[in-house]
Amino acid sequence: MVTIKDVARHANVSITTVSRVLNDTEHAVSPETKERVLTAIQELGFYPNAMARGLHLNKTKTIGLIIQDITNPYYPSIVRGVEDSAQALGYTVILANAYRSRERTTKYLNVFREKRVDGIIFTGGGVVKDAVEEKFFEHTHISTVVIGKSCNAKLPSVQVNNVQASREACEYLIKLGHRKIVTITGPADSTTSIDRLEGYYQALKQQGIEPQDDWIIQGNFEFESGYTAVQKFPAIGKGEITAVFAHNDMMAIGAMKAIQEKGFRVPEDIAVIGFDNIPLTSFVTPGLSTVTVPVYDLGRTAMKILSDLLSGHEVSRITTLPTKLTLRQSC
Amino acid sequence: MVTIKDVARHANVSITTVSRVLNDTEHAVSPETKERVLTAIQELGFYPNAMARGLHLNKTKTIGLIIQDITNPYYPSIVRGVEDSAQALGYTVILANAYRSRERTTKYLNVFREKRVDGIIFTGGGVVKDAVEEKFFEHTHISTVVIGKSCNAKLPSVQVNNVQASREACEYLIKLGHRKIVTITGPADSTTSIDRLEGYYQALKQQGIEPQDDWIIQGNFEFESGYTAVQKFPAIGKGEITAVFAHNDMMAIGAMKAIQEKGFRVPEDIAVIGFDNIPLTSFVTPGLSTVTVPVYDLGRTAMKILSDLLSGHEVSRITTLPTKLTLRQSC
DNA sequence: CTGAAAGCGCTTACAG
DNA sequence: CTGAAAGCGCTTACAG
Repeated sequence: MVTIKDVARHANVSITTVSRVLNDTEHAVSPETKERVLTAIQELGFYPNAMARGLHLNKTKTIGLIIQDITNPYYPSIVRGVEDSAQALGYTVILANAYRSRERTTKYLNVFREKRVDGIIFTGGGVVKDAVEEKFFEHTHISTVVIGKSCNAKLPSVQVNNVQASREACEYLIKLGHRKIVTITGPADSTTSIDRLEGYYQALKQQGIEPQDDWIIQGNFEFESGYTAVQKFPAIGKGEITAVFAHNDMMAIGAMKAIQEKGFRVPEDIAVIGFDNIPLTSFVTPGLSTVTVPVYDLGRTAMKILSDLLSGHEVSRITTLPTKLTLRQSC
Repeated sequence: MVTIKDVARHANVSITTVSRVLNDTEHAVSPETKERVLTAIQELGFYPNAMARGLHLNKTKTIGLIIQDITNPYYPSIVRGVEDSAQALGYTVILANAYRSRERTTKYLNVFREKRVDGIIFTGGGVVKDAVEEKFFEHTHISTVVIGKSCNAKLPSVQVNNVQASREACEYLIKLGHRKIVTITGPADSTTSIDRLEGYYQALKQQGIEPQDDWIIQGNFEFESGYTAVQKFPAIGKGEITAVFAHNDMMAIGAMKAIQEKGFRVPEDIAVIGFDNIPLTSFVTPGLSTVTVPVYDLGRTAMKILSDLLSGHEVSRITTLPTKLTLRQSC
């Protein structure tokens, strides 16, 4: 590998001077010298060693991104948002799939420390009292931005208002005339699902509807759980339940499939609404109505905030991005 | 940040000794000393600086992964395969979305050089005569593995046999009794699509079917192009064409939608088969029959080969992974 | 405008 | 078994 020394020798200057033209500092360099150095760099094909540079400057221009699973259709847009923004701001991103595993999260967090990433973006860990990460983020001083609800009160976060969005979705169902609405939740410890359930309660109660216990069915955010939730629910098909509100799209799509297999029509017999607006929603039949979460912007904004943080700017504790109802054919 | 010096002072040894226990070298260290150092590391919360380490060892344990667009459903599994494997092998991965842009590719390649990644995995650049990358990979000495067809004869690659897989898919259609089969291709310069077209030709000719010129419709791998391909094709619906073979799933799904909108049934009136087996295929109605490309394994294997390469092992120039026909309801 | 030298935090050959 | 010192490839305060 060609080093700054080689360039210096080739251009007949000191490495100090090479470094100066490399970094385009204020420190003046005569035009001729600069020219000479530049051509030397060209001719030798010199690319400065970022490690040597980082060692001195104490920064890597690299950030760590922790997501849970890239094959979950919710994440690709987040990753794209983060990466696009990072690229524009001069950062590079290390991707980490944590698979909701505490062990893997810890492992990656440690790798991030050793690699001295400038900052971390953390998403999908919105699980109540997750001690490991909390401890990490308290003891370490790596700037971190959370996408979603932050488990740690001190970390800035970018999120949507799940309670409100969920309430609006359910209000819409009620406005359509539905009064017996089943909801399929995520895992019990998902803060996201807890909020979405709260919105469901608010909407029903506000309209004087008392939700029955068995209208709340626990799922786990996967297709399968939406499918079985409907399959095992006797009231669906007896004309009692007329609508299903799933806490994410995958479960909503699973529910639609089960409904159709039971011989009912969506939305005529049973209306369905989901949450997130993953790409899949527009390809299923009927198209799934859902709450659009601005995932790309969530990623983009998180990176922007992280960058501000790293530049020493003031940053708001919570940034809330708007959701909107996207209506297709399922309700 | 606590450094090796702090640990050394705290444990009352030299940094040499700390380094030794850190790296668990052969060089003997007395058990008591080792113990003392270990507790010092614990107590101080020391994480060795990977940059300092890398500067000396001349390796980063980091690899660069170039894909085209993470929101394209083909990529998440590849990325997951690469990352899982990287993690297991002690590597960290920098993700780069190149968006098929030459400029962005070059930019990232240069970042990779400056960061001194140990290796690169390159995918989705299977475009005929792509000079930039070729030049890069010839002039630089960064080990690189290509997923898909390699534009550079010297780079090891992991791929599937698109010609054969495509031929098998078409033979299957023919076996079902279809003789007039339309194919929707990718962009004209896509090596992948060129191979899949070749397989199509081989299957038809082998059965004595002379493909008509207008049976080959150019698409661009996007949903939309599959949709319009069918929409604008007059023969579909006149009972002439009975099957469609799309060069990827997104186009197949677009085609199905257009067929259904024209009032025909899949597969009764027109059979459809796709390629790749992206997750979407099992959620559309009818489920899409397709050629399964082992994307996760493609990623995993590429990383394994890269790792072998970096360890100085011999590595085969081309690794071909098997595809298989996955039949659902669309044909 | 230019350069010699110290230092960033490690590893390792060398000496003892 | 232990440590002093050189060196990895940069940046920057200091001197001229």
